[in-house]
Amino acid sequence: MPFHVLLEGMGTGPQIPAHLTRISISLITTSTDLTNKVVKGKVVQKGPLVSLAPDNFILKTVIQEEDSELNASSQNLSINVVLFGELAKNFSQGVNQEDMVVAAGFTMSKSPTVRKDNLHPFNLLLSGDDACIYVFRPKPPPDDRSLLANRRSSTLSAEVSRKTKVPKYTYVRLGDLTAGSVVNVYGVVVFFKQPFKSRGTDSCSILKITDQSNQNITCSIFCEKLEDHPKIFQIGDIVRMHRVKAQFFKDSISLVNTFGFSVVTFDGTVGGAMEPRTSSRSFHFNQEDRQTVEELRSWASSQALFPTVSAAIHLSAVQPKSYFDLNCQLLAKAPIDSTCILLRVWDGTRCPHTLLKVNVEPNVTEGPSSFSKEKENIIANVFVYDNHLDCARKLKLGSFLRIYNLRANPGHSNVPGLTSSHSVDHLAFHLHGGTSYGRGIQVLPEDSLDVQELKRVLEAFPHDDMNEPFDLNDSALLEVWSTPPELLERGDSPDMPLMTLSELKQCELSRVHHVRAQLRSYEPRRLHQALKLYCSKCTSMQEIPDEELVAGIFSEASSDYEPCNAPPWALLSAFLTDSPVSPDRALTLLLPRQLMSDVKTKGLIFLMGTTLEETYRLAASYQNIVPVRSSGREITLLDLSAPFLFRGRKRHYGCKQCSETVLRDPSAEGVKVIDEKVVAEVLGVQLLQCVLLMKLELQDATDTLEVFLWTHAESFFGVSAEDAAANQEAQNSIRQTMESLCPPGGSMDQHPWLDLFLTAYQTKDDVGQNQTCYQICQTTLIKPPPQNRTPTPPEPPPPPSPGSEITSAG
DNA sequence: GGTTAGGGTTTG
Repeated sequence: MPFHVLLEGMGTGPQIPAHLTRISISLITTSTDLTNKVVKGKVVQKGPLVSLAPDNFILKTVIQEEDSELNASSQNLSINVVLFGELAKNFSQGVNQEDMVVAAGFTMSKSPTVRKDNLHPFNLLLSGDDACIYVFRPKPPPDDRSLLANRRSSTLSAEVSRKTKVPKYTYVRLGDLTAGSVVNVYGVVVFFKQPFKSRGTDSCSILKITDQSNQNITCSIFCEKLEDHPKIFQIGDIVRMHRVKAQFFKDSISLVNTFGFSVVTFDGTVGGAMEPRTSSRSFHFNQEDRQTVEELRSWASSQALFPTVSAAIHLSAVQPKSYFDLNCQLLAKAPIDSTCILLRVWDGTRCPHTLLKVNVEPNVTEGPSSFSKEKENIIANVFVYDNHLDCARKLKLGSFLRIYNLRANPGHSNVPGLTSSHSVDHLAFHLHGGTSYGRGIQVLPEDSLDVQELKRVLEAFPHDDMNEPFDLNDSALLEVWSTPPELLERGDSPDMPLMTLSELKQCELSRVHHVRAQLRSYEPRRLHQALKLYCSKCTSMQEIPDEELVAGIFSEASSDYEPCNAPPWALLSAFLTDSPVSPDRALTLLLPRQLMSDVKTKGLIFLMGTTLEETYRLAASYQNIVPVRSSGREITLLDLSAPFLFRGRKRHYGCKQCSETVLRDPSAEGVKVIDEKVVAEVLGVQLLQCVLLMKLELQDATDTLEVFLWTHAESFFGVSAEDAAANQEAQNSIRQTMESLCPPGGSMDQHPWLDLFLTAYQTKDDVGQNQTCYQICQTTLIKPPPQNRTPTPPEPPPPPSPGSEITSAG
């Protein structure tokens, strides 16, 4: 196991092996011997778990060394740690910000982000069997074993807890309940019902719990608000309830909540994360509680209390006539009649039985009224009846659900809304009325394991029109990129009529259309991934080369030095560096004679023998730097994966395919101003243009639509791609724009409505099939939308108003 | 300061 939790001050449990010795993070250099070394630090930043492929993850975190006696200096105490695979997953689940961790079995790499984040110049990499993380859990303070825990962080300082009056809770075993007493209990859930409306004022949850005393106790929980009910997702979950009253009913003891009731739920998996599920703003949770949960987990796992196979299955395993639970994503919904609503869901797997097709009027469907043929084949139609309608109506499109006790019904049944006859083995799914067998629907939290698994499977499905914004499909973008730009003509007039997204999809191509829509999601979420290099000659698009790759080209070129001759038009000036890394390296300046007079402000130098880092630093002092290398006594440009020109903070790249480089005098032929175009032309470089490329998902009342933002991206944002590549302010401006159009974590109500012009055009996919693509054009952000505005969606869309926040530049 | 429900498949 590469992941251990250590309890501070506890003599039992996993320990850090004695042969490992700790070194200070500040002492890590390339020459450090890492054998049997560990580092220790506090988690000061914890990145998200990123899925690279099914069962392959990556996670980045920053740890900071705190104890000063070990630090050789106060420099470089914070370091990026990159975790891979299972370890990344365990870390994501088991470690919180502020936790103290020890890392062992790591390797090092140069940090490509050192200039940006100012952290340690190296990264620690943790992958493979040798990699290991130990997490320290603080021991409770001796004078008060109770800690006040906040929802997100598991501990608070002892000082705070001393100031706060903390009640001490005692818990009664389920075998020791006496009628009439108000108690606190722990239990493992062996049965539960979703909250349903009672005849009184509240909703009612029914659960049955058990513990080591082997009593099964039925609990009735009445709460007005749904969020105050126990958040139970599956049998085996562990609940802790405060202030429940024991009473006799039908010869046995049962529990009912009483005044001051609160409940916290934990996952029941042995070794699972201790993430509490509760609506309480603060609750008490100490070491004893942790231990109680662990004990219940391990006791339950030894008891065969419930079926070993979960009731939740994938669509691919559904048997006709069976009842099952389904984890799925909601794609669309439509009311059928006063007792029934249709939910269209998928889990990314294909049911072996043909699924029933349902025809519903497009204008009553919420979400897309149809999907690609391939996607339609794996979408399940779920009919939801009676008491579940309330819940179904509130569900948001795109949310992840668990539907309990779904029935797979073969055949036709006289379902309203069906327009044609269906053969008997077509499966439809019914969530029948009533609450028997826990029937109901629950929205799964985004961070749950079930949702993580669903997302992995759904990401693997070929990208269609409604995937979540995780699956940046670069090859799809590339295809579009290769579309000749002349297909994208300008529109005729800015006051053309508005149309809905679903009308747009029926329209002829190569015209400009005017729509009003909200931005539902966009890709890529990281701005640097939206920056690409475009060759106007061969119309290819490429990624901006990786920092480490470029550094490698520089270091290879400088280590490969051989004496060479200066061309007649230049002066060669070589000297030895005093760099501590490689003190005897020759650093060579090649100065074009005609540009020497004012080389710093308007001139150009050729530079040989520098590292990438040194080139950056020199670029601050020289207007134009062209890195060169020696090659068989000749001087040549570097490989074109590296920038061929540094101009201040900007770097310029050339197209490998279209360039025929040659070293020539840039000052020839009376050139007055030296810029990247002049230099590229003289050196035979086909200049690559820095561009922005994003994929946006628009939504209106009728449909959703994916559109690209590229040739008009710069005018849309009012920021040049080149600036976005070179300076932080430009990047911030784009980020703020996107966040105002698509507020992170906000509901769709908070997304402003946008007036946009779109062009439609065709391109070919992998197999030569025509596909229609859309692109935003002629649209400019005219003022930054204020935060937290909640415009009402127009339905049908009204004509464009001068007050709209985004409008056409016309 | 406390009614509601008190598990055990719709009938589409």
